[in-house]
Amino acid sequence: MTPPPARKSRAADTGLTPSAISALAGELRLACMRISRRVRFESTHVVAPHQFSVLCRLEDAPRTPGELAEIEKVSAPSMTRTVGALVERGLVERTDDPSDRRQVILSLTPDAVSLLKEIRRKRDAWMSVRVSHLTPQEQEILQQASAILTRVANE
Amino acid sequence: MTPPPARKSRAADTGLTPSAISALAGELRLACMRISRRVRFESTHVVAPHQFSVLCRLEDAPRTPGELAEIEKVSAPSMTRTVGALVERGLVERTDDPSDRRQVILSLTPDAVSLLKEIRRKRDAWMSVRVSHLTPQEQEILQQASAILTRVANE
DNA sequence: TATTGTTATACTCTATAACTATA
DNA sequence: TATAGTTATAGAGTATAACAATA
Repeated sequence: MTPPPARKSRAADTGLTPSAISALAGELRLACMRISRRVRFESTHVVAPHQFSVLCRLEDAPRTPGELAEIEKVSAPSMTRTVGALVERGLVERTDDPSDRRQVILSLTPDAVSLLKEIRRKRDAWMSVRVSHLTPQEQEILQQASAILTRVANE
Repeated sequence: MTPPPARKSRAADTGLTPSAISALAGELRLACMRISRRVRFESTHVVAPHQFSVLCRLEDAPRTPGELAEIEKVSAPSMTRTVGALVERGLVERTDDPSDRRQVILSLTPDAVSLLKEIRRKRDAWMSVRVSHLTPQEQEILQQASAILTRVANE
């Protein structure tokens, strides 16, 4: 869903001063990066970051090695290796493309699906514990902020 | 305008339901990780992530290789190598510890100090642009949220 | 001939084990 | 003998270049 555009910068009237915006941006960025880092550290390291990323891409839709390499901004040989490791671990499946036999279709195995679910559960758990320890007022603020941050992250 | 995202009304002193907390935590975590990723991609890759991390530690205070290895959770030989590269690039300086000649004190050079400043400036710029495009009301919410998130990230 | 994917080779970051020098 | 740091060697991930199969 596309929420009403908040693209107009009418900050000149009632918003923050440029230096206040700069300070806020710096603080927010740092907080996000620290939380991100903590979450990554907490959650189990059953798959390496680059492998996890590839699994997430394949969760959206089956893809070819070439597509994955482009999306992940790595070379084709590198993706060949990464995919090879995932296939060996039984997390990714290779299928020949019947329409173009040069291509290979990669998809997740059921094991990978449940592994992703489990990793996300652990990551959310870390955050959940911390959110639950906040006051109702703070939770209220974060709920409003969450929608804004999500929009910022995706734009 | 504050987009009212189907938010359940709650009793003032009870806070969110467990499932609402879980949903909020998941959304917040994801937003933070995406923003973190975007920021890292945007900012120049003049130093590798592990090198940047070490430089930040040394910014707080001069340290020994052993301390750095423990803080960064890498092996001592690995830290020797990382530090070696930084010394070669003129970003870190070695000094013998006069009280215990087995130890080495590592500290930042002036070049490193200005490099860190420049990297942060670029990272903040990415976030600043996005914050400045929000409405004053949204900026207000983020300002309150920022303090809470910072506390969560550091606890 | 162009494209998809793999193999060949090299470089970097990481780790464990062995070594040097101080304490 | 124990500790701080380095070197030796090996295991992954990444890259570029060369190759095989298919279009």
